[in-house]
Amino acid sequence: MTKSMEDYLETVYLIVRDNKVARVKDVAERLNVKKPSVISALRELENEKMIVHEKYGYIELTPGGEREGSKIYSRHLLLKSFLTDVLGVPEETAETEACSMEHVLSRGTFERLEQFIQSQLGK
Amino acid sequence: MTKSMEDYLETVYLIVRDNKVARVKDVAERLNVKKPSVISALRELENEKMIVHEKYGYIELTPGGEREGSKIYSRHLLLKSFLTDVLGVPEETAETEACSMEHVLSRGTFERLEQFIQSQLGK
DNA sequence: TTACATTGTTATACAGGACTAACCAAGGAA
DNA sequence: TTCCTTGGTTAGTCCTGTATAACAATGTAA
Repeated sequence: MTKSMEDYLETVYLIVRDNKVARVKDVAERLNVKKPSVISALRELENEKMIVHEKYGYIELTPGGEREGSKIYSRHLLLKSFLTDVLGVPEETAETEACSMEHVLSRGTFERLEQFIQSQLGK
Repeated sequence: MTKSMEDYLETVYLIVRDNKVARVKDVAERLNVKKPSVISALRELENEKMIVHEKYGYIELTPGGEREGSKIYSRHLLLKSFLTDVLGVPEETAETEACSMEHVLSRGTFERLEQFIQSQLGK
């Protein structure tokens, strides 16, 4: 899974969470890309068994896609919390920077960061 | 400047610092890419007035390239220090993760991170 | 139930960044 | 001076991720 595919999956995950169903158009708007880009991304995610998308139908997450999406999103939240709550970075900046970082850190680093944030905020 | 170009510039900066002169081959080895990839990157960096590279000659940094390279590298060091000294991430992991992150954070975030690391380590 | 607006899809093109294959310069050993 | 090795370059290809243009399906208002 590339960074880009992770972004698409995360976005589908969030839209499904908020709206029950996700459509091509919603994903395109959230990610600021055009619909054909979404279509080709969805095709890949379907190959990876992360989503189910029947022609002209809604986009649904498989159990695996649900798990993966929530994992990516939780990393996003963790990074954002570090940026805002620990460093004091403004909300909006934190949002975009968390987006960029969420794909590049290892599992181990996330775990350490999680511990660290807890110890910091618990002070 | 794309992330990729930043990587090339940073690499040239480090090789020049260590070896006085940088060659295509050195850059290729450091970045684990092939020589033709380096050539086309150098062409772009030359367009951006970051380096001077005469055919079959050494690669040299312009004053602007020197400044930019050292800025990128200092961000790298800062992130690496955070990962190793604050989070306790192993050296090698920190190295690669710093590489990935160094291109995506804003100036403001780097400044906050710098302050934060100092306050942490000074405890 | 037709007509129009909205949404989804296909075909195609382009940019970035990498690669391989093949060829060109330059310099040292003989 | 010739030859061989090393390093540099060019040309062409591929993959990812995006876009535009054009077309197909769907649904809703009248």
